[in-house]
Amino acid sequence: MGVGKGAAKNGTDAARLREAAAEVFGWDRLLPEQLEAMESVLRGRDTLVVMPTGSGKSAVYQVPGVLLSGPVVVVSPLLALQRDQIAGLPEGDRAPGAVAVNSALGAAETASAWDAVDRGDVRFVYLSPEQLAKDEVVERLAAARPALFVVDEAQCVSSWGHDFRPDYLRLEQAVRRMGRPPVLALTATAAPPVRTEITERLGMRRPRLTVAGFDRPNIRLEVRRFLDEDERRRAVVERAAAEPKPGIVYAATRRDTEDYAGELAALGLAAEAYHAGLRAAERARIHDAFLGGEADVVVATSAFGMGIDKEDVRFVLHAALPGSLDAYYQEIGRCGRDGRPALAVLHYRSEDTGMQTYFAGRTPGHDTLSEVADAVHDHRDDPAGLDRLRRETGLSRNRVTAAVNLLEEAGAVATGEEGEIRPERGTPPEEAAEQAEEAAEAHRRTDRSRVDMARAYAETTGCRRRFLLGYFGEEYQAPCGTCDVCEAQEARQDDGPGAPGETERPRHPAASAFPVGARVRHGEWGEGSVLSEDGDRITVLFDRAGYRTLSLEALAGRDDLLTVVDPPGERGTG
DNA sequence: CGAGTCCGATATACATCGGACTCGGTGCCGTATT
Repeated sequence: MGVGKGAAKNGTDAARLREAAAEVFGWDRLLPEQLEAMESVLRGRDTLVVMPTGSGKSAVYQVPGVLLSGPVVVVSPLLALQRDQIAGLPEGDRAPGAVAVNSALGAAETASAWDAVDRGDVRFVYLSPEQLAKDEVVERLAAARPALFVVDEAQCVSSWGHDFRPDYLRLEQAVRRMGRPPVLALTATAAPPVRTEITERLGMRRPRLTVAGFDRPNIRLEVRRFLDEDERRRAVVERAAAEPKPGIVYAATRRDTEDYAGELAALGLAAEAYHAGLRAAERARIHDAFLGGEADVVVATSAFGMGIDKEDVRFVLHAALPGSLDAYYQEIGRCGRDGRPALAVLHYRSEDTGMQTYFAGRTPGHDTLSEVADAVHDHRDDPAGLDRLRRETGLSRNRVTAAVNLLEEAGAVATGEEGEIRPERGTPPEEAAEQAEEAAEAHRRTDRSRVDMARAYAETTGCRRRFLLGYFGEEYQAPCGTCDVCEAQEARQDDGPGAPGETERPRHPAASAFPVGARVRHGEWGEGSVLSEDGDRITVLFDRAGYRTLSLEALAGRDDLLTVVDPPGERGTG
C-alpha cells in the first residue's frame, strides 16, 4: 500500500500540493494521509479515503482541484452541506470558483451557473445524486470534461442507495457517461464491507485506499441494558441531565424525541427535539442554537448530525439500539472532537431490534419488480429511460429507480450510453423479476445481520472498544480501560484476591486459524471475510448471508465447517 | 418486529381481554396549491 519509496519521484507532486495548500487555502501543514491521498488524486488514480470528520477530508479534493485542468464534480447528499462547502472555500485571486446546481435555483440562475461552468470560471460543481439522474445535467457536465469526480459522504452509497435514495446506486452510469474521470470517494465511517460496496458500486478501478485510524480514545463507551421501558426512559433522562453539556440524545422515533425533550425541558434544561418532520426554519433554528452553544441537549432522530462540526459536544446518548454499528459509530463520533473526555452510552432493550429489523426489510416487492421488468421488456426495441418507465408504470420515481437497480444488479437489464434501460441476455421479465428478488433478499439479510451486530455490541462481555474497532477492521489490544466492561473488571481486580482478573475472554486456541481479514468458506453460508475476534468467537461477514458470529469451540476440530480460502491481504482495494 | 389504538365481545356494569389494524427514519425533486 504505502507510497514510501516513491518519494523522490513524487517530490514534485507533493511540493505542488503543499504550495497550493499554503497559497490558495492558507494551510501550512498537511497530514501524511491527506498528502498521500492528494498525490493519488493528482496522478489520476481512483481513490477511497476513510478519515474522521474534522481531519481535513475535503482538502483531499480541494487542493488537487486547483491544480487539475478541468472542473471537479462533487456529489454531496445534503444541500446544506453543499452550501457549507462553498462557504468554506477561500476568496482571492487564485481562489477556485464554485457553484451548487439544485432544485432551489430558478431557471435563470441555473442557466448562469452552467454558463460559468462552460466558461471555465468554476472549479467545483456541487450536485446531489438526483441531479445526476437527469440526462441534461450529465450532458452538460460531460461537455465540460470534468477532471475529477468526488463522492462526499460516500457511506451513503451503501446506507441510502438501496431504498431511500436509489440514485446513489446510479452514479457509476453518470461517471461513465461523462467520460469517466478519476473517482474519489470520501467517508468518515466505513467498515471493510462498506468500503468494498462503495468501490464496486461506483465502478472504481484498482482504487487506492487511505484509512486513518478509527479509535477515538477520549470517548468512553458504555451500554446499559433494560428490561422495562419506563426504567430505560428514566435512565436516559437522568443521564442527560447529569452529564456535562452540551450533548446529543438519539431516539428511534419522532415522538420519542418530543417526549424526551419535553422531560428535559421540565427539568430546566435548554432541550430541543429535532427530526425531519419539523419545518425547515425550525430545524435551522435548532441547528444554529446547538452550534452557538445556546442549547444544552438536542434530542434527535438520525436526521440530526451530518455536517455538525462542533468540537465541544460532551456526550452522545442513545435511547434505543441503532440500525447498525456503522450508524452508531458515526453518531457517537460527534462528541469529543476537541480531544477532551466525552461519553457514549447506549440504552438498550432487546425489543429495540424489532423496529430496526422492520426498517431493514424495505425493498421493492415482487409486484413492483415484475411490473418494471415488463415495462423494460416492452421497450426492448426502443429502450426507455427512467422517466418514461416511471410515467408508464405510474410508480414513484424512487420505486422505479430502486427496481431498475435491483434488475441491473441481477444482470437482467443494463443502462446504455444515453441512460436508456435495456434488457440483457434476453432474460424473460418474470425470470428477471425473480433474480432481482433474490438480490433484494440478499440486501435484507445483510441489513438484518447489521442489526444483529449492533445487538452483539450491546451484549458483548468483552472490551467494547475492541469489538467496535474490530467491526471496522482494526485489531485492538484490550483492555481499553475506558469502556464499562473494562472498568468493571478493573474494579473487580481492585476488590482484592480471589476475583478473576481477566479483562478479556481468554483467546481460544483456534482463533489463530481464522485471522481477521482472512477469506473463508462455510458449508451453508458460502464465502465471507473474518471481521473480528471476540475471545472465543469470531464474526464473519458472508457475501450472501450477512454477518454471523461463530463459536471457535464449535469450529475446533471440525475442519469441514469453515475453511480459509485466502489469508488476510489487500484484496479488491489497493 | 413490536407498541399503541380501536373495537367488539365478555359478562353483567365497570373493566378487561384479545384480535385487527396502523405506524415507525433518513432528502432530494418537481408539481400543485396557496
